[in-house]
Formats: sequence, structure tokens, C-alpha cells
Amino acid sequence: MLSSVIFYSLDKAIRQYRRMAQANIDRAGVTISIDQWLVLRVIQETDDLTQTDIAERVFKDQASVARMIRLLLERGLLLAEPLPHDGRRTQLRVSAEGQRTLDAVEPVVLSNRAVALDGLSENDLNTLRYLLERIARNCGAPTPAT
Amino acid sequence: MLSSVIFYSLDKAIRQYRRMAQANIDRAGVTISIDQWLVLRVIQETDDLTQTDIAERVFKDQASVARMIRLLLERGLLLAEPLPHDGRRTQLRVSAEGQRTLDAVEPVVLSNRAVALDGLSENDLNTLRYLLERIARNCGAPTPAT
DNA sequence: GGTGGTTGTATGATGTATCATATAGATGTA
DNA sequence: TACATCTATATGATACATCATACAACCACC
Repeated sequence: MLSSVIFYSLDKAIRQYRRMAQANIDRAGVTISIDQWLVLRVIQETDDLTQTDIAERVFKDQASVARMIRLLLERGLLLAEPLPHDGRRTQLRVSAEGQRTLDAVEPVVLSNRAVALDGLSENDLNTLRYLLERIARNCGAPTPAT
Repeated sequence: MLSSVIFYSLDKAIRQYRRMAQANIDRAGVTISIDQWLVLRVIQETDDLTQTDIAERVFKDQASVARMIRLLLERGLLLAEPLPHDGRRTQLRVSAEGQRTLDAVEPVVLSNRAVALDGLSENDLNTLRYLLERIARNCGAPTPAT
């Protein structure tokens, strides 16, 4: 039955977390999706990444990142200016408004994590991380039949 | 940094798994998404469920399930006939074609799971399941501020 | 200084996620 | 029976996921 399959538990956990997290962000009066927030945060930390770099960091597709960046630009949370030495790229920067959003979301995210991980010890988390990374690695191998 | 946050590991694991799983289904020559497959399988097991019931079982939204069922009907993998005692619902059944698809996908799914869980003991799986269910439960509580 | 391969970005197509809402059938109750 | 309410389904709107492709800028090399 479904509940015995680990991937349903996985799916369920991440889904419930995302719902809870988004609901709390909404309730805090901030208008941003957790995916956009994630991209914004990565750009804040390191602002000379290509879209492909960003996509790798957040485990998403370059196409998805491109569209999220477009939305963030349209919403004024991100600024872009052309890069002189590479006509394909633009220099992305978090705008003041974007910074305000990040600041507003930060405590909510921390609280979300605390709620989600309530009752789990440091040890549990390490175990969980280890097992999840193992699964990801197992699945990450390209097609063996070449 | 991102890698230290458990939810990125979670997200990464499930994403890698889904990519691998879908790629293997595609390679087997079957044209179905793993989400559609899941819905089809639930209907095969129990064919008198409402869309809301199905949605609950697969941890999805009723709206998503409605659209997946529409696609499955359009593709002829599912059959619907009106229910005499309830004009809102239809009786859903897996078609012969749908059954063939399920049969074709089954071994691929089993193999996918084996690949993904390679190196994890029964004990690891129980731990993992327990921790994931705990997280899901932690996140499942409705808004506390009422 | 062309030319071919690579890289960075954008976008089309299709499917799923989520919320909100619409609609119609079913049901309970005054 | 009439009405309010609930239930089952459908759908609009917006966003993300994924693959494929387009295209322009870059770069190496002859």
C-alpha cells in the first residue's frame, strides 16, 4: 500500500512543508513564493552567478529560474544592468524592496523550520540528511545503458 | 549554506528520484507521467473513490486530480460511466489499454525504487519513514492562531 | 578574421500545484 | 415542499517543472 512506499512519505513531507511555509509567508503579509524567495536569497548571497549556476544551487531547471527571475524583475525585487564584458548576461542585484522582502521573510522561514522539525534531534537531522543525500546520489547517476 | 538545510536535501532527493523514474518510464516506451500513473493505480485498486478521496490518497489537490483524470480519459487509459444514484459522479474504471500501461510500468517502478534505495537497510528505511512522517505531521496542523 | 563549438538566456509546449470560485446534484430540516 | 447546506466536480488564474529548441554572444583555433 501507498503508505509503505518511502517516496510517498517523502512527497508528503515536502508538500506539507511547502504548504505550511507558504501559508505563513502569506499570513505575514509578504507577497512572494518560496521558490522566488529562494532564488532571491541565492542572488543576495552571490550576485555574479549565471542562471545555470543559480539553477544548480536551488536544484531547479534553468528554464524555471529564467522565468522566476523575470517575475522578480517585474515585481521590482531584483535589478538587472547589462554586463560590459558579456553581452548575454546581466548583473543581477537585489533591490531595496527585495531586501525588505528578504528581511521580512527571514524570521518566518526560521520559524517554519523550527515548527517542521519539532521533536527531531540534531542526530535525527544528520541521519535524515545522510539518507536523503544517499537517495539523491543513487538517482543522480546518468543512464547506465550507453 | 543551502546544503545544511534539511529541506533542500528533501527537495533534491525527491526531484532526482522523479527525474530518474520518469526517464526510465520514458525509456521503457510507455507514455505516462508518474503522477498520472499513480492516480491510475489508485483507481485500479479501488474504483469507487471520489476525486477528493483519490486526492487524499496521493497527497494531491482535488483540482490536480480532476485534470489528471481528464487526461487519462482523453488518452483512453480510463473509462467513465455515469453513476445512477449520484448524478455528480461517474464510475471510473481502468481500461484494457490502461491495464496494459500499468503492467508495463510496474517493473520499471520496482526497479526505480531498488536503484534509489540501494545501500539503505530496512532499518534505514524505517528511520527515514518515521522522520518524514513526523515532519509531515508537524506541518500538517492548521493555523494555530484562531 | 572567419568558422565551429560552447555558453547564457529566452521561450514554446505540456503537465502539475494551489487557491478560489462556479455549478449542479444531494440532503436535511423547518 | 422549499430552502439552506453540503458534496462532487470543473475551471480560471498564476506559478513552477521539464524538455526541447532558438538565438545570440563568446571563445578557440586555423
